Amino acid sequence: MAASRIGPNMTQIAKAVGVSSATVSNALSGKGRVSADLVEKIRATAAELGYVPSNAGRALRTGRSNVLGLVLPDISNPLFPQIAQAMEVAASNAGYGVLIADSRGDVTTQTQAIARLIERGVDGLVVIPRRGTRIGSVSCPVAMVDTPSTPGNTVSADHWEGGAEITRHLQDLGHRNFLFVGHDQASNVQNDRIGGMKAALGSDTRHQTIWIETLLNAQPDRTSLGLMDHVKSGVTAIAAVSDLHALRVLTELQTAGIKVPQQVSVTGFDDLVFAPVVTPSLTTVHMNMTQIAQIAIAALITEIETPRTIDPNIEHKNGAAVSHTVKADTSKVSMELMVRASSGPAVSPATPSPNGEIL
Amino acid sequence: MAASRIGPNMTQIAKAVGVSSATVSNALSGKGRVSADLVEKIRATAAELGYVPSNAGRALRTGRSNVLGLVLPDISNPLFPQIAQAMEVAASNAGYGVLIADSRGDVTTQTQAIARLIERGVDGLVVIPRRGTRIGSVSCPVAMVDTPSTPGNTVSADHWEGGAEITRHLQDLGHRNFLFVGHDQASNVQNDRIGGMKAALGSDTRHQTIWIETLLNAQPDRTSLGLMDHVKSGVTAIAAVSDLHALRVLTELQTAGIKVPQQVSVTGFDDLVFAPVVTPSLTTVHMNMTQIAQIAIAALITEIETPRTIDPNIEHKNGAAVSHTVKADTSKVSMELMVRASSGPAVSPATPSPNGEIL
DNA sequence: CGCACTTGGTTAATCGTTTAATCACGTCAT
DNA sequence: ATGACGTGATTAAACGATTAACCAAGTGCG
Repeated sequence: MAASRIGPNMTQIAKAVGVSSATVSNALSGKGRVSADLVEKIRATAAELGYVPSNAGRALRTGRSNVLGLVLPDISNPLFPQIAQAMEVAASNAGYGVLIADSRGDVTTQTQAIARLIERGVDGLVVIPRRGTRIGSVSCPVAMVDTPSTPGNTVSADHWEGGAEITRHLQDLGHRNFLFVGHDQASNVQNDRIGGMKAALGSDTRHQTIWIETLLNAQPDRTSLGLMDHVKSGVTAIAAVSDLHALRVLTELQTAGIKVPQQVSVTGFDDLVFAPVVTPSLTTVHMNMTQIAQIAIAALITEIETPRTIDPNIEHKNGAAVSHTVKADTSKVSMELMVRASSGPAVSPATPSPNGEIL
Repeated sequence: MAASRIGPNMTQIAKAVGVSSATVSNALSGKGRVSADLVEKIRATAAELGYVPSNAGRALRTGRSNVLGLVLPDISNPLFPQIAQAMEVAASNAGYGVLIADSRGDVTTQTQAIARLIERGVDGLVVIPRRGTRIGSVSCPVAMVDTPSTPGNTVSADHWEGGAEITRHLQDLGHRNFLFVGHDQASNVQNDRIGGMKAALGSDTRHQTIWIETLLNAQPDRTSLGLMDHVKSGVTAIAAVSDLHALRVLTELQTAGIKVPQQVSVTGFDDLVFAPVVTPSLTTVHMNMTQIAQIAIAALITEIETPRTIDPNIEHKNGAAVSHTVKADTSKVSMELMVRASSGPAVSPATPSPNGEIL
């Protein structure tokens, strides 16, 4: 608390104004009964002296740290910047700080990281789960941000509907033969996205799905996804569950001489930073992280700041409360389709266009 | 401090063992004089009762929060996940937590974010500066992680040498006509990288440099970087200051029908998550963030934990100490060249190869 | 006029940890 | 034997903010 060692405390303000420190506290917090002009005078001298409240003192007395923990299991997630920023903004607007914890995807490290956050006295946890994440018994409220189909999910983008929008868009362009590209078959998010894609398909369409991880497990040293085979068999639209995989698809097709979108349309998900600047710019689905963060943080803080006498929802084990995830009014935030240059009208698979005819 | 409300405190341990709370404190911290067997007994009962120390109580008494602030001005930085993870690991190994602050690239928001961190009582700050970042007067030590040529830099990768490695690699492959692609001419990091690239060039080479931001300012709605003109004029190697821009270059060339690396080699910087999975996989330069983070955090913590009576390096202004950046023993961490598929032997520019001849 | 009530403020205890000051008690040297 | 000293533990005072309990004085009303 370097700042506090230097700056003045309430007692000094009290002395300067000529009142008790309790009155200063009441005036600044607006809680007790203090006359208006005295409040004014206290505020003024506090500002003049450059008073900054000591978080430690307040935390000790109130039992709350005004800090939330952000748990990111999969650090390599390219969405992390967006998530972290949105959470930090939402939290700091509500007067909370954000302590980060991540653990190279490892589950035990993960548990330790959460324990560290708890020991640091966070008032709540925002958890972005990935495969295998299990939140054990923690003694503070938890907001889970994943996908609506995840049990205990607090809020998230509507991945299912986002997937549906993608295939509707592609069908409107005339596409009838789809290839869906996923990475990890165990991921709830990816399953929701592909589920939505499939659900919006008309009856006159064909589709296949490939999972990159499965392919890699079978042949660990492969670099190609074997997309050409699918293109030759008539696929005209390839929809990936992430921009990262869409990029992989795009570059593989381009290297093989396939024109995008003239011969094959490619779409992604997440609107990552590179999506608008690659050639052709990537049609994708954007998630409103700001809104998701606001909802998650709001739900969490409501739970934190609601005075609890005895909460029947919390089971006690060894005297400590076990994990309880909070729920929000809105749990689905709609995603926004970003139509760019990588998706275009379907060509008839029967009459493949000569190379570069259109461009 | 949800955890502390539930769990036992030192007084309860003291009561259980039959000693004073001061003895418990001494036993657990190993500081005072306590007999060995008593230490053992206290440790045991503390563990048995599930004691976890209250950070608030400790912070209040010691004046230190054991929390560091991580300041990321440019949140869209795709390197952020790596940075955040490395910092968190290094900090938590040293017993510190990491509080994040970012500010949509805005300088005033940035200042507020730093102020919030200070008010939360962080013991130190790690700052990753970007254009325009100025650290005003802060009352705690600051570690600056940018590039060696930045004044006040604490530690960073050796961007200059990384750039040199790139051009040496390309020259070894026979390239003699280079195009360097930067984004922001005001960036120290980018200037160092391009500076290193140029410095390693032999006298028999030609090179030009383009800046994306400058191009965009001139024609805000342009999508192409006009690379074809350069290729036609004989450029065989295009080196970008970031994988993001290398990706832009790569896809633009591919769309135009240029084969990479058969006709033109492309290199990036940073080894971002997509670098290994695009086709062709991207030759780039990897920075050892883990090591950088360790050095930065170590320097910061040394400064924090060194007892200071009067520090002559700190000037005082209005009673508050002004910013003082710490310095580390090692300030340059070497970068590692990652040779992948996007760079290959140069073809003679005089005899352009027919499309697709090689592949 | 006196009682209840409101307003505006103070006192003092409290959160949990650390640490300087102190103390009790053997031991050792003189 | 006694003063000096080392050892092992205790006491009590902080750190800074919050808040329940209390009090003084003014106001309204029967």
